[in-house]
Amino acid sequence: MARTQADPFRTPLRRGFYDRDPRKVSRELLGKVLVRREGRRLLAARVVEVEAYLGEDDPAAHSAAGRTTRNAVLFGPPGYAYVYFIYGNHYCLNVSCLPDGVAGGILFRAAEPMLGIDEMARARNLPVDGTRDLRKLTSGPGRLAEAFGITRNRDNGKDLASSRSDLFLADDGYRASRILVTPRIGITKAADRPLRYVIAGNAFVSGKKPA
DNA sequence: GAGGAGATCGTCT
DNA sequence: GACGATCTCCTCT
Repeated sequence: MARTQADPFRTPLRRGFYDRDPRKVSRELLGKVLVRREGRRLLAARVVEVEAYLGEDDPAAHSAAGRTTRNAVLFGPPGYAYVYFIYGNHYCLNVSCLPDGVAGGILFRAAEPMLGIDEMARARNLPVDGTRDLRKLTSGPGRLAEAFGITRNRDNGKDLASSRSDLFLADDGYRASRILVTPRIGITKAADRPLRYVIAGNAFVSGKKPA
């Protein structure tokens, strides 16, 4: 069936998309578009790197020690934003997965800027001109959150599956050609589990560029 | 270009 | 009171 893509940045992925195992959702999130829409302003970036966090049996997950006020969103219904503050400096964006009562989520680690690049640069306190390195905008979870103006106060608990939300994921028809699965980054517990998903060869994946 | 350490604060023990 | 799902800057090569 032919579907019009007149405004692919307007329709959020539905809640059922997130109501599955985070490993499966992670694979399918690659290539989707993270959208921030506030009035006439539009920010959009293609997701190129995520990590799955499984729940109470995943020692690296915030939900490992059980439900607290901080991580409550991870235990709630699927499709909600879990934003946490880390290292005294940075926010990180996650989306909850699995049904209400079951913990699980996905960390957004990197994206490829598409729309609103000047605004992202301003949010990151980087120079707004033609010579900047776009990788510095959104390659890394802290950078991505800053570029999109994501904070705990503003976005934690936000419904990413609502058409009234100013923050959501959208599908513009893009499909990742090849997906790479690697161990997660920056953790010490369960550091060997292959739960990091990246679009192979994409320049905006965080960390060092592969040879 | 690579490697190391500091910044900085909310959350949990 | 310790630590963390990070980033940036500084030093050394």
